[in-house]
Amino acid sequence: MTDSPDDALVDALVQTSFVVTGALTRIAAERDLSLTQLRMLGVLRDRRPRMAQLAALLGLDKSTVSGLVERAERRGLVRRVPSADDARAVEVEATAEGLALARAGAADVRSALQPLLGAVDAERRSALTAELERMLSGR
Amino acid sequence: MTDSPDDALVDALVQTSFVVTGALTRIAAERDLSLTQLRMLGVLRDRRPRMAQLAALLGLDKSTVSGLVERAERRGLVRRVPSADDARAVEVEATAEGLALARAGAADVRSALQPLLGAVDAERRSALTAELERMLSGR
DNA sequence: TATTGTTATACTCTATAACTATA
DNA sequence: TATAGTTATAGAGTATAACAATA
Repeated sequence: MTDSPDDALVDALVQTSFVVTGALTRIAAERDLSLTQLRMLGVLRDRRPRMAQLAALLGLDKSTVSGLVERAERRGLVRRVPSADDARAVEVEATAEGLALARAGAADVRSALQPLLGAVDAERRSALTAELERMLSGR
Repeated sequence: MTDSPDDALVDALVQTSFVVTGALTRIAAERDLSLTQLRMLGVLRDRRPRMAQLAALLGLDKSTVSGLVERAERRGLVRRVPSADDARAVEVEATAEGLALARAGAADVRSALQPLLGAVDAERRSALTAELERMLSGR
């Protein structure tokens, strides 16, 4: 329960998450977005989900997503499109401006994390990537 | 700007952060805490900072931390202690209950992330840990 | 004057419960 | 009846600006 080598890995994962999340939050704020709004735009880069699907993708309640979409729509970043298949359903898509913001944000993230990557030897980065991807796939 | 191997590492870091943050948020919620409150208790496990120091440690504005401490104090998790050195300053310390919650939360985090760790071969975990730690130190 | 912390204000994020419309 | 989405409500988290007390 106390000090196994695994605990060091857990600590490293948690600290890494705080650092990355902090960078993401700062980047979003620089473009007047919350982290949640930036995540939503990221999701909408290559999808046009219904409200319920978007909620599931973001891990949020549908009522929360109603508000999120409402505020983003008011800013012209997303658009609600009535579903052709189901008169109850609404699809959400990014506008051109929303897409541009999503792409700019993604570029910002890459440059913001570059210094961290720099600390790892180039030859080891691919191994690190593979290990993280293996971790993510096994859940 | 587009598809270097580094981008794959950035993506893996971001996805890892979302997964870890999601687990942390769920664990905190199970004990009726926000992620921020859990982080604060984590900080207070081995420190008794002033308000301004606590704000810096959490990366938040001092006014935000006033509210955070206020709500935690109302629940009996932390305590405000006037500084002996400076009559303007206030030190924040966890109560026994707050400490217990912090320890329980840390244990929950370890077990919640265990399945992720399991996806990485035991021999490689130490290398992964070392690389993440190197990344964190170089910022 | 500068620093420490609090308060007033305003907004976003979040979930729960109740609701409307459609299936 | 069940599902998709919205709305009302309530509370937490967050920053900015203005403030009081102390240094």
